[in-house]
Amino acid sequence: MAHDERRLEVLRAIVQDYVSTNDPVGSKALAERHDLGVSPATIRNDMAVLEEQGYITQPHTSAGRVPTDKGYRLFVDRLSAVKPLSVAERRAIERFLDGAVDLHDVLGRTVRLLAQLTRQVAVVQYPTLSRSAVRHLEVVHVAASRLLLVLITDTGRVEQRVVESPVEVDPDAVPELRTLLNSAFSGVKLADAGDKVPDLLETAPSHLRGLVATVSSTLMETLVEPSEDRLVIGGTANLARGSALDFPGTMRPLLEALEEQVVVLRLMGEVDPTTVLVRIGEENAHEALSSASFVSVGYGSSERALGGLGIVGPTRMDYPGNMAAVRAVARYVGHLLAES
Amino acid sequence: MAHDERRLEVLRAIVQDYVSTNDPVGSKALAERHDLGVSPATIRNDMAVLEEQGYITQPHTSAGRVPTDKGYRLFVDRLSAVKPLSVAERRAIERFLDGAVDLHDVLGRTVRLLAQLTRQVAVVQYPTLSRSAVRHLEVVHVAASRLLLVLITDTGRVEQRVVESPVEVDPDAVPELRTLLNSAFSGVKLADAGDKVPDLLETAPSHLRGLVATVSSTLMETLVEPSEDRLVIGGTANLARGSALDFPGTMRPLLEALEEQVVVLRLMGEVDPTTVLVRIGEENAHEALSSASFVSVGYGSSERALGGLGIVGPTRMDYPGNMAAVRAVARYVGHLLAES
DNA sequence: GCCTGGCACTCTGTGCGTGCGAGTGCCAGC
DNA sequence: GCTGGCACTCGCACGCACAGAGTGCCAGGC
Repeated sequence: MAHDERRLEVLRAIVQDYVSTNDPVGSKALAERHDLGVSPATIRNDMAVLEEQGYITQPHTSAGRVPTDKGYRLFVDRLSAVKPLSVAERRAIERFLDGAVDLHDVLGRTVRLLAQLTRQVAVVQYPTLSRSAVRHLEVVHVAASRLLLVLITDTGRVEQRVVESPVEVDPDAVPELRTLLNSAFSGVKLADAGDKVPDLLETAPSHLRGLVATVSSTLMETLVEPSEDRLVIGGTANLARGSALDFPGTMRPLLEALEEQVVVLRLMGEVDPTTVLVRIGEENAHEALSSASFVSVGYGSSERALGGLGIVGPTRMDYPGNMAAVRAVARYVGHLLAES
Repeated sequence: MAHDERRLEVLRAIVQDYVSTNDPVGSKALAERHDLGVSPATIRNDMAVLEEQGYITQPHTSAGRVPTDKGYRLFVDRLSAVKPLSVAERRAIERFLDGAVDLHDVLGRTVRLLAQLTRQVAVVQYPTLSRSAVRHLEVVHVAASRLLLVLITDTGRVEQRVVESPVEVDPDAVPELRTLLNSAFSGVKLADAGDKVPDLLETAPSHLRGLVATVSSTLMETLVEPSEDRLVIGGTANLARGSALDFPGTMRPLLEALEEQVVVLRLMGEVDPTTVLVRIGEENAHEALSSASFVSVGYGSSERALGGLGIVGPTRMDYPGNMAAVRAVARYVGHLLAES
């Protein structure tokens, strides 16, 4: 039906105008700026219907219309074309990320890059431990009954734990222990590491068995837990741009939620590298994020998601542009980490 | 002179009242809330002198007085007594920091604790590499001509670098290389590590010499540079509390400066563990921090500063309380890291 | 049947004048 | 050298009217 189509066209125009101007948009301005082929009066009728259907709303009687969460949702799902990145942007991504010296550096650059490209708050998750594999395990003798266990994953992540042994540890046994652990765990995914422990205990020489048990249990307890997921956050200064307009109360709860990394990590839980996930306003099911949108995607290869990254901003954001940026950065980071 | 003393007393009262109420304070309110023993009219005379001397100022003609940077400076230097922490606060510090599993965890907890105690933005610097000593060096064979070098310091910091070798590396040479490096560098401060390189090269067996040279130069180049200093930041949500009142423009430049870690690191450069450093407003010599104060102190033992930590907030802050909190936390962190 | 122009209506934001209150500076007196 | 009194200066909140934007509705035209 031509009717419905034009109505959607009106919605698209409203979203686009509102995102770029930050003013509630009225029928007259809409008719002027877009080639809808009808008069303001007709647009008004369409708007009335859109409002009744819950896609737009007016802040007060004599103001223009503003998209609702539902309106943005429809826009994202059906009305927005994927906006390809400009050549300059693509080049910026490469220039920014090449030359990183280690994982920490890669993720730090990524978060800055993403914040800069989208002008929003960027969040990047460290490669999930449980999805990573062991590249190397290092054991260092720190004190009589204290060892330092260092785990290096295939994604370049390094984690360390102090292991308290109930008995004194012979320093000379450490190299042997190291070899043993590495031959057992090297290349094994951390999620599967638990399965290797019984075998390892059985084959370990008797004088090392106690030690191996202690070390393995530390490894399992602390390193495999999902609580070990980490997050890098950047670009919070971008929140202070249109603040009063974009975030009704203050932006304080939002900043708190971001620092409370758990909140973001939970959202990240569902990412996958093939599709960009968009959560709009109330869809986030978290008070502090109820007037914010979250655009995220997984990074890594399609077979293996390593982690997620994304941006947080006002619901009034450039979805096509941000989705494109998030996806492009994730792809590049994925390649970068696959190489190393 | 009794005169001057009372005048200082008036300044102290002004600072205290202004910090707690956030309203410019007038002569009448001052006479009511403080036992100065004189009438408002007399206080007015004192205030006029204080204003002429540049310690206070009035936002507009018919408002009360507000301390200037210079006024706060005098207050901090001469008028404020060290405020001992409450028992509850001391206990909170212990409860918060005990049970940390590694350095990352310790610093993460520290920054949250500090932000919570002071209700300001907290910054904590990682132990400076150059002041740390090598606990262990680990070499992992990653690919034919690529090694991963992992440095573990005595403060528990772990850093990693990829080393590209111009020639292929024999995997069997790696354990030998590891032993060699550790015997040369173990216990050596990173600042002094450079001196050990010539010796090391001389004593190294000829078939390893090239490799040792490559690895050592990577170590020197990247790990000893001060650019490798890291920072943890937390409590930015506290900025959004009295924002409009505390930070004239917006808080955006401040957030940007904080993310630009270099700015804060430069301020941290001067810390030492024995004295709490306070920089007030314009003293910070950085645009974005010109309406903020920075309270910092070094942590570590008195012989050896490991790094710095501190808080950033509006010049209108509780200096005695914040100085006490910063110092107490630094002491505790210092002990914690000295132990491990 | 749908679109259009016209019109009355509603509402917000703004500019202006006013009164109030807080706070000051100054002066004369103790 | 302190104090009470007094005139003065502003900023701020309030009330009010007005202009402008935007809407909904209706009658007429294609």
